[in-house]
Amino acid sequence: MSGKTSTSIKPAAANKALGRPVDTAKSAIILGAARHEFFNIGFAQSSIESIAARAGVSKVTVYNRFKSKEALFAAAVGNECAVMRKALSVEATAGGSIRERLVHFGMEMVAFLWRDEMVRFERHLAVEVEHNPEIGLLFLDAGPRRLHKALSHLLDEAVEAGELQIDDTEQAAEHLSGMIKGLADLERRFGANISQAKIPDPKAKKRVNSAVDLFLKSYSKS
Amino acid sequence: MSGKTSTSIKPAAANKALGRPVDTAKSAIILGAARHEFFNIGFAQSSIESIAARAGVSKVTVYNRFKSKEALFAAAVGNECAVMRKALSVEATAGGSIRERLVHFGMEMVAFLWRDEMVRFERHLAVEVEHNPEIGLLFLDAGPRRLHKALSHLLDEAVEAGELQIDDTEQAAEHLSGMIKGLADLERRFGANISQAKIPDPKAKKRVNSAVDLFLKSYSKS
DNA sequence: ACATTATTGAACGGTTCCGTATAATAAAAC
DNA sequence: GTTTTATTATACGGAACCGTTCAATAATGT
Repeated sequence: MSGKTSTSIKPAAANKALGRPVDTAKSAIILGAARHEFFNIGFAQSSIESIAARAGVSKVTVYNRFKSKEALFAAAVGNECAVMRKALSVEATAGGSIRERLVHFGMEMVAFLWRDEMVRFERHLAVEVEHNPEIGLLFLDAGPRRLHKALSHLLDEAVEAGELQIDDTEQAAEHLSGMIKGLADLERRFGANISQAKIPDPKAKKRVNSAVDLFLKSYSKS
Repeated sequence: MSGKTSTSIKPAAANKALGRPVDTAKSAIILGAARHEFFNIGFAQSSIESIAARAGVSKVTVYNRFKSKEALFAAAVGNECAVMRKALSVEATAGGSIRERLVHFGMEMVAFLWRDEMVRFERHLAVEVEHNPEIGLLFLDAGPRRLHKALSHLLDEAVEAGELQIDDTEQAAEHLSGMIKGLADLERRFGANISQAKIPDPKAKKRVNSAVDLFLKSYSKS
């Protein structure tokens, strides 16, 4: 789905470069502006002209790169998911006891999910999933499912190292992440003033710790 | 005009009834139509005229009852929250062992939250919360917070009856409900084909049971 | 110089929709 | 009947915005 046009800045091939070259940087700028508009005020409220203005580009250029408003939205979602994948790739947290590792993982998870942009992204994405199911799967694969796999893997290693005793690590991972999110997830999505909230929220530490406590009470090797 | 016939007949007060009386039934019908439009296709995509047509009412009548489109939306949310409050009022589940009661509660919760209408309601509401925070609190108070209080209360009684041993029942309630929702919550909101999904989903029983298992393993009276 | 492609700015047709206004009609009390 | 209010159908002003078109300009090649 990516570049039908040659994306090379330098005339590497040197054989086919006729006329004014495409400014490849503009696509990324447009996507950035689109992200800002789409995930702050929503798809319907966003206008292509406003996005183009924010990107410092003509509206025609936007339509030149992206087929339609919907295509631009899908591209913006894909881009955001790519960013998410990168951000979630640094989740090693190899040091310390199993308890320390789990708490660390939990706090990282909360810090990542509770950000303004993530909350808004989730909100506006969920609505559009209704008449474009693919973007929902895009998000699931880039975010929640990856996180779940990562935590399951962490638990697998701990089991292998004899630190934990778990039959079904995927189920256990779901237990832990579910407890960590808890009610706070809903409060964040429907509560007032997400911009003013501290990230992570004051109760996050207590919530994560108590979740890990309960988790270890059941899954520690006796 | 409509062949619906007048629904109001009795001049109850009999002292102040000048001119054609207001058809009080229409407000509820309008709200029903508004709910359908708003929570199926979203606020921006809904048009007052379409809502009026669905309700079998003139557009002017809609504006006669509700100040603006936003006011109508807020009223629809309020109405839906009232319905939710009623639906969540029958949560006795007094019989059986503590394990049976918790599983029952969990399955009821899943069945209630996983419905199509609820998922769509949540989606479209979350978006509008961004520039109307009050409706978010309306929902939180009618739904999640009520459910949380109910579960906490259930736990309190179990503790009092000597069935469980819990320091912080509110924290414990958050643990349990969090585990019950688990990943499935995200899968439902961002996954494909919510209309085709079975309610409760096939894995719900297993998820609820394993959550209650883990919960009881830690909180049972030794 | 020239040819070729990218980009811009402005304008246009078409659509949708909010909120209001107006004239006509319906349903009650007197 | 008359009076009074609710409701309808229709139309309108105004705004927003999508996607396209066109002429003019910019940036690269030969």
